[in-house]
Amino acid sequence: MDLRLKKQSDFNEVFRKGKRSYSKNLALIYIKKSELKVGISVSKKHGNAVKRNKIKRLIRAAYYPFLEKLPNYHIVFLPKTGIDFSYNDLLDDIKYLLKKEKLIDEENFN
RNA sequence: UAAGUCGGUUGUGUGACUGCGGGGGACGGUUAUGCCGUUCAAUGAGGAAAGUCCGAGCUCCAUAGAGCAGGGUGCCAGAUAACGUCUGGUGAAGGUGACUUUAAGGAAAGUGCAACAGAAAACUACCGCCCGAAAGGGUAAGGAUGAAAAGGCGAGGUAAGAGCUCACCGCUCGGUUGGUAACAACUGAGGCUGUGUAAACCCCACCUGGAGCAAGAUAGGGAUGCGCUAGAAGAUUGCUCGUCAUGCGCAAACGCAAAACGUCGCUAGAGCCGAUUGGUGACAAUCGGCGUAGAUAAAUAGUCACACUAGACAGAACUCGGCUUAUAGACCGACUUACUUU
RNA sequence: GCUGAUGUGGCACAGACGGUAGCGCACCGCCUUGGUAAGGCGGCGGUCACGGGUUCAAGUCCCGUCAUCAGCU
Repeated sequence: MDLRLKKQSDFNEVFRKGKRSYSKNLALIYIKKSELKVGISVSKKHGNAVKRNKIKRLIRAAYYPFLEKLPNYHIVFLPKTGIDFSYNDLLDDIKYLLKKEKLIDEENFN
């Protein structure tokens, strides 16, 4: 099952209609749909291709443990610019955001 | 030992666990050479993958031809599939030297431009010098300007001067020798005249159809309507000619289909590594070995441990050959100059 | 990925053929007004995106780099 959000039109819909939530390093945008799909959008302002790829990999690795517990939403992660990212910071941010928006039940954590 | 020149290699590594991409094996499910699931062991970014500046392959443009225009290259010889690349040489410039740099054809085919200053920027003559009573004539040594001023310097010569004459240097034309050639050396003649700019137009020689994998293929039938009809139409940079009649182009009910962000193209290629031989070298030939990413919102990550020099620049997107640009360091080889010692 | 175009004062733009970089708005000072705006006069402000080359001389010609903006599925 492919859980990646791919299509330009889907991204546009999420950006236009989605609910936004912010943490220190990340923005989370989501919209309720019939299936679960997760995408990442990294701006060109983050630097060259190597740096952008690195950020995408870190985010992907960080949300992966929660993937099976998420309900049916289209979700886009949007990292902020001007920050040095690390895996642990992103993990904390994602936990905080998912809890804050009640996308995951308390008892399902850990 | 110090300072320097040139060339080459490398571009964090190791282990454990959890993951990702594409392919393969085994097993299972299913009507299926397909699809799905489980599992196993292998495999998975660069020297520049970058910029897209050249050159090729490949694909399409009904034909792919000719001429002009346009564009490119520009010392000579070679290498190469090809090139604007590379190698070896020649000339010029720089450096004590190792060595480096070099878009380096033609200005006597023609045209243009050379601001300001200066008499004059190319058929020169203001001041000056000389002859002369003057009118006028002969001159270009000296002067000032400028980036550039009419071969340079010395001697003779003269009314004053001047290649007017002579020596040396430079230039032009010719000869001999060496070299495949660019060219070099030697030598003879001419007396000297035409400054610079061709990365200004241009001339000469050679090369050149256009677009690009977002190319293109996967399917091509079609009642009927409209347009075009040989100075028309065609996705083909422009113009002319040639070529295209089982006419062409556009729209299109209907019909076909698993379907168009899919599938193929998509990775074995002028391939890489090693040795030998030929060549100054680029490179070529022969022999042996290797099987080495193929994604499509796009795969290399996370955690822990250890090592050291504490990790720079940076991510394949059809594929090669170059060029250019970015780059922390580490290592190897050849050579030069200076000093010291033998 | 491929193909093009553009970079000139703070902002929008000129600058065919190489020869002292200009215009408008903005800004500053003065005049005008009781004061402001408008108007008038004067002035400031540029490594012509960056680095090389050709030329006596480059914003202009040639080569490379960087940035920005378009188009092609």
